Amino acid sequence: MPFTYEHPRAALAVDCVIFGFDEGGLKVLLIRRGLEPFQGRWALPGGFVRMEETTDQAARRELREETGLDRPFLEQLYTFSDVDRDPRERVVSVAYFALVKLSDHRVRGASDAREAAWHPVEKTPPLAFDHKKILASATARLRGKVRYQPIGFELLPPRFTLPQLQHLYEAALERPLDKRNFRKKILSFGILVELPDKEENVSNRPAQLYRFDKKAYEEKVRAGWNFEV
Amino acid sequence: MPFTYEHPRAALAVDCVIFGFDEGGLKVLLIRRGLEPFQGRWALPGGFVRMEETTDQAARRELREETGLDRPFLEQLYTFSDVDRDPRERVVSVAYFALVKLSDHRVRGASDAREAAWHPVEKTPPLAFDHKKILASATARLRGKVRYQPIGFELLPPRFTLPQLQHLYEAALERPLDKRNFRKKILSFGILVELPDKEENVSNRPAQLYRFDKKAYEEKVRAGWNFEV
DNA sequence: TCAAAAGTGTTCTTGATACACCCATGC
DNA sequence: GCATGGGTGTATCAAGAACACTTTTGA
Repeated sequence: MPFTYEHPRAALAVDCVIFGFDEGGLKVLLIRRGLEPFQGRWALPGGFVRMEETTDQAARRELREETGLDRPFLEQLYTFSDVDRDPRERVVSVAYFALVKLSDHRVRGASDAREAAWHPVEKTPPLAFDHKKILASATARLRGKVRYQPIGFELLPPRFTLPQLQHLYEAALERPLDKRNFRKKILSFGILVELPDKEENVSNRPAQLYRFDKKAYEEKVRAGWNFEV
Repeated sequence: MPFTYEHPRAALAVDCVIFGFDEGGLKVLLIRRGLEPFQGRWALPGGFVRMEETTDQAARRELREETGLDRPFLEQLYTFSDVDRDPRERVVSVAYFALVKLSDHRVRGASDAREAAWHPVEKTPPLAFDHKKILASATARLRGKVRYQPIGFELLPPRFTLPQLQHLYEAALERPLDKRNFRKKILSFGILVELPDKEENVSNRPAQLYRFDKKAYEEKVRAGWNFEV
C-alpha cells in the first residue's frame, strides 16, 4: 500500500541479476518471495534504495546480504519504469548486473527466512513482476559483453582450466567454439598465467590450471588493447 | 525545497542528451537555466517524471517540448543517483540519449521563456548539476555505438553525401578515416540508395547525393548482418 | 586396452590497411 | 586556368575459420 504524499512520488528500488557458472552452465540467483504480491514466486534479489545511498550502493548492499560477497563485479544494467510493473504502487527499478564466483560462495539459503537458489539461466521458473524482462536484458548484456571484455574470470574460480573457460564462453555466446582457435586467441592476450598444477581426479588427461593475471590485464587495457573473442 | 513525506522519497527526473550534426561538427542541445539552482548556467534539457508515465515517455515529452520533433532516435543511457547531485533535495535522474536531424529542426530558442542553443560537443560551457558527467557518458556511448550500428543516418538530413557521412563518423570516432576504405565499406552494406541528384552551389566537384534505405537496413538486421565500421 | 577429454599446427580465405591520381565545378 | 574538394582501384598484410590426430589419465 502506498504512503500518503502531498504530491505522490514513485518508489525507487534496485534489482540484481547475479550470474554464476558451474559444470551445469550459467546460473542466476533467485529468491522465493515470502510475502505478497507474488508470494511463493521466484524473483530477482532486490530492495528499496535508501535516501542516503546511491543506487550502486543499494545494489552492493543487496548483493552482500544475499551472497555474502563483498567485491563482486557489478554494473548498472537498465532502469525499468513501467507504470504498473508493481501491482501495489508505482515502483521504478534500477537493475544491476553482477558476476560472482560460485566457488567463493555458498548461498545463504534456508538459514535466512527467504529461500535462495541458483537456477539455470535458460530454464528459470516463472518470475515475479517484470523480472523475466530484466533477466532477458541481462543475458543480452552478458552475451554482448563477453565478446570484448574478459569477464569470464569473474565467474570462474581463481584457478581454472582452458576447457572450463571455453565452456563458459560457449554458454554465454550460445554457440560452440573451435578448441584450437579459442586457445590460440585467449593465450595470445597474455593475461593468463600457467600454474605448476594440473586438474585432479579426472578419469582422462588432466587439464592444465591457469590463473587470471589481473595486473597484466589492466596494463593492456591502459595500452588500448582489444580483447575481442 | 523538498516536499513533506511520511517517509521521504527521492524525486525522479529525466535528462536528455540530444545530439545534432552540421558542418561545424557534433552539437549538443543545451538550455540556459532561468531559475535557481545554477541560475544562468547551461544544462541538459530535462524534467520530472510524472506518476502516469514511464521514463521513456517523460524523455520523449521533454524532447518534443524542446525540439518539436516527434519520432527522434531515443534510448536510455544511464541512471545517475549521487545523493547530492541536486543541491535542493535528492533527485535521481534517468539520462537519455537522442539523435536528431538538425535539418528537420529549428530550436524553439528565445520564443520560449528559456534560451536553448546547440553547442559543439567538444567545447561546452560549464554545466549545471552533474551534467558534465552525463554528457561524457553520452559521448562515450555515441562513440561506441557508431562503430556497429549505422546511427549516422539519424543525424543527417534525408539526402546526404558520402563526405558528409564520413565527417560525421570522424567527429564521432575522433579520428580520421581513409576516404576510399570508408566508401568501400559503407557502400558494401547495401543500405544506401544513390539519388539522381548531386550537391549544388559548391565551388568544387559536386558530391553525389544518397538516401538511407531503411527497409534494406531492417532486412539485413533481421538476417543477422553486422555493420561494423 | 579402452573410454574420455586435453592438447597441438597449418592452410586457406577474408577483411583491413595503405596509398596517388584524375575529375567536376565556381570563380 | 586555378583552387577546392569529390571520386576511383590495387597490392599487401593480418586475423579468422576450418580441420584431425596424438597424449594422458582412471577404470
